[in-house]
Amino acid sequence: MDTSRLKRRGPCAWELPATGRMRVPGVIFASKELVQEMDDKVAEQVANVASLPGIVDASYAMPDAHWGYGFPIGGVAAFDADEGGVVSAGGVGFDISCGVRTLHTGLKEADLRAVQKPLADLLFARIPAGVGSTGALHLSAAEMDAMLRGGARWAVKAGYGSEADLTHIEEHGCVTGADPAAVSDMAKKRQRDEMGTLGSGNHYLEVQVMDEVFDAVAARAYGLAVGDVVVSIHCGSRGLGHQIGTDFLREMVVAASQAGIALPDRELACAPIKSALGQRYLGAMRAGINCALANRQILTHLAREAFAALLPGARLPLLYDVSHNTCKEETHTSADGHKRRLFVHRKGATRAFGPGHAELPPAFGKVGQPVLIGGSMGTASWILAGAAGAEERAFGSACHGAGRAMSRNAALRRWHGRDVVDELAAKGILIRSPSFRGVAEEAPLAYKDVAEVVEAADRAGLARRVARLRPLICIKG
DNA sequence: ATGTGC
Repeated sequence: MDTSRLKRRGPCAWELPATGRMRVPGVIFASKELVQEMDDKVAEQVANVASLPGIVDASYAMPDAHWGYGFPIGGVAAFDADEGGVVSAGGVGFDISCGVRTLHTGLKEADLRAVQKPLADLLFARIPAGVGSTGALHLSAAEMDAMLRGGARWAVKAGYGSEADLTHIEEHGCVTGADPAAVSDMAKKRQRDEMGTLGSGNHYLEVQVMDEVFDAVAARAYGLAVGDVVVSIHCGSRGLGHQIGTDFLREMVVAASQAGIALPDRELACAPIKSALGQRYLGAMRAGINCALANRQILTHLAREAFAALLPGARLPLLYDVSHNTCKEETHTSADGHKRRLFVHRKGATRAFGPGHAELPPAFGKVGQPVLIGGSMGTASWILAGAAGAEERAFGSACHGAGRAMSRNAALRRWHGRDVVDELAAKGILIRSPSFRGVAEEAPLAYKDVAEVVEAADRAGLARRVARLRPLICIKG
């Protein structure tokens, strides 16, 4: 990115001053190196988002930001409904409520090494993964609606997991305001057989070991110590979320022009929050969030069953579940000092509420919410904690992952999936995937260095580094 | 991300 247009606001914050159609400035949170590596398209997209009606304070990009559909991936923007604010399908992303959850296992690395290979094979046998994968559940129309309303709460009632899990999920596992009637029959049809499936791309289920601690107080609050084995699940709302995005994007292109909203890019299609379409999208999008929460809850149950078969007595309580493709109505204090209800779009950005936030479970109240950052396959993942002051910086948001450094096609030209699997196996990391092509696309070096990204998030005051996780087993979609 | 590509 050409940094000559940017004003440095701090060691890891860069302002893109408001010019032309921009209603507010842009702010990119990144080190000098990361901002220089970013595509110019990121600045262009940050500026485009800043031109949308009702945007509050600034259009933000996280340290892992890269070019996306309309909004950058790693983009955060909040809108005030009373000031003509909008909601945008492209500002949430197609994989609605894609996110990460991490489970404790109570095991140490040596316990896991003793069963590593059979556990990898059993998890791969039990966890449906890959394009078009289907699960054991086949929802009736009534069950579908109940799932879309109930989220992980519905899944627990259906026998997947326990009540205790729900207190460790954002919104306690179920967002209110979901409207199954706003979800198309096509979206429901695509999801009917896909509950409890991982999907493809960068989605995974990993068994990991915590290998370094950076904040001992927060690690203790999260119940983590060096050598602990955890399980992390990264996936979203599968075909349902994608179809909701497709359906509403089409409608929003028409609606934006009817509402007289001039779009610098048609991919920014949006609707006023206070419009029938805006409300219908919010209802459908919230149903999509509940679908993703239910999906991760069922996958959790499948992982617990696999562990129980090989490691009787192992318990896998939930540490936390976060989403990184959402629009949520939240109360924030804007730069003018006023408290107000805002519609916060986080696309490829994780919520990162700091210490003392009322919505956090009591155990996390003093240290801030766990911010779960998925690494690329074969590399480290990270656990961060929402920082004090994060809410004033980007409405309580942080990065979500490493971010691609290379296109899928470029990765396919450079690597063979089988070689990637063999090389990682030699390092003690077992990969199981239905697709060698997918493995090649997800080769570790096709991604940016996640350590640089989380360091920038920490230095920017968005989230503090708590612990680093190293993979042992990866079930890849 | 995606019954992977207008």
